[in-house]
Amino acid sequence: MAKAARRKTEQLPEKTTRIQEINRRLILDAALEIFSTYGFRGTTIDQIADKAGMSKPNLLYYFPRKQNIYVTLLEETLAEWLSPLAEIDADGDPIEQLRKYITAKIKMSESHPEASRLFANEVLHGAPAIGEFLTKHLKPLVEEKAAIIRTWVGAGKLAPIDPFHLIFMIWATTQHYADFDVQVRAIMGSQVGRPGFREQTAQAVLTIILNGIRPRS
Amino acid sequence: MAKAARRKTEQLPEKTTRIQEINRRLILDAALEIFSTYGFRGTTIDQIADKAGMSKPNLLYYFPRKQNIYVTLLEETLAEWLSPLAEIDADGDPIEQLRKYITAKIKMSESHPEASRLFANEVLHGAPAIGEFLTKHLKPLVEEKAAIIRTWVGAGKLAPIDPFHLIFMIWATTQHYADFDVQVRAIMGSQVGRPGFREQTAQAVLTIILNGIRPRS
DNA sequence: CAAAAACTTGACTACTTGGTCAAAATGCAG
DNA sequence: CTGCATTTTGACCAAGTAGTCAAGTTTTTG
Repeated sequence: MAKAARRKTEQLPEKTTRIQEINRRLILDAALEIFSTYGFRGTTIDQIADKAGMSKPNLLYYFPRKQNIYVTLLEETLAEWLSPLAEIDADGDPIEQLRKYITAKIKMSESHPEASRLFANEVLHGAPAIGEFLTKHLKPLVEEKAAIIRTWVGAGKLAPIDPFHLIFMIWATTQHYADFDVQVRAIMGSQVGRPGFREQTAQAVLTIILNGIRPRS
Repeated sequence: MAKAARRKTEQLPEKTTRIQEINRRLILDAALEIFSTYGFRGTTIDQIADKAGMSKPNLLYYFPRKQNIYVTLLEETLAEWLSPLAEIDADGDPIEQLRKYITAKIKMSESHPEASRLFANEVLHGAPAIGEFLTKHLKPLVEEKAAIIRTWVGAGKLAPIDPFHLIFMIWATTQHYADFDVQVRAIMGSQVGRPGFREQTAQAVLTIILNGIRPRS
């Protein structure tokens, strides 16, 4: 995973054709499901090819290496995953901004749990494929938002809390429901599937965190 | 992982000898480090044998299947991992009890991050090896403690929060520092290694959660 | 200290799996 | 509708890996 091998000399045609677009999508969709369930090593190209409804060599025509699929998937996911954080607005009301952020993250955890798991798995294993992304893109973004939170704290609009830890706490709690889904289900049983569950979760998380950071008068 | 194969007929001697004790420990210690880093599929028996300083067939003399090592490790870990939860005392002061629990969990996350990661990886992949444990042992324990928290809420000693979600939030936040260590490091940099970091983390987590669940007068 | 039990390992097998290749099938521009 | 480019695949290969085995070495025990 660390060293990128580039053996193949053949290249896909310059212009992306209609068929390419369709098949790449088929492959990536199939791969997301499998990678997020079994991890990088636990996934075989055959599995992905099967799910995508094509032969293995055909799949390798579009993505010459297994790694390529995996990295493409992570890249595709990450941008979307981070966008709600980018939207935190220094000029908005602190509690309102954070409520919006937390709500958005819980929604994403429910609608794209595979993406969350793919990412969790990658980081859990030491982020061999996206380590660079973390320091080059995630870190500055978080620092920017941490600075905003710090001014809010300074202005007495939030209780005196460390912004990094607050952000980690939001990530941890919201993604928990996607990443540890099996555990949540094992404990809460049928409740998890029920209609209002997401709202109930959001309610609980928001209550605790927002009360936890509201300034004590 | 789903189907347990039992091919080997030979058995280890009934009585555990001194050498057995030493070597099983060596193997399990080596395996924890490797499994927690690379996952089940990503780990090879050779790697473990290497790290344990013995030949592969020798390792297989003690654990006839790779699975056996993995499952033993999970079992060993789980009991210890859950013990702080079991200690929550219905007759104690709610805030104090939860403070103690959270503190214990953060301490464990720092001292045994590999155990946390091993478990996280297993659950993330659908808990194929310990699914049964979750419903048979974890669920009742959590239900018991949830009932306690519920009486505390009923008595007005805590804000009206759902006990399950509170417990999940504690798990999520505390384990985050072990499971997502790479990410935490990428963002916070050198601070993570520094002496007081655990205390700072505990402080931040405790502040938010405990304020978040304290009853509003 | 000798025999039995426990432990250790080099060499091997069977199987999985990422990736190759050459040839066939299909799509498409003129 | 023809010829070139693109797409598809069966058959294959090499590497890696879980697990076996039989023969050796060490430890324990009577």
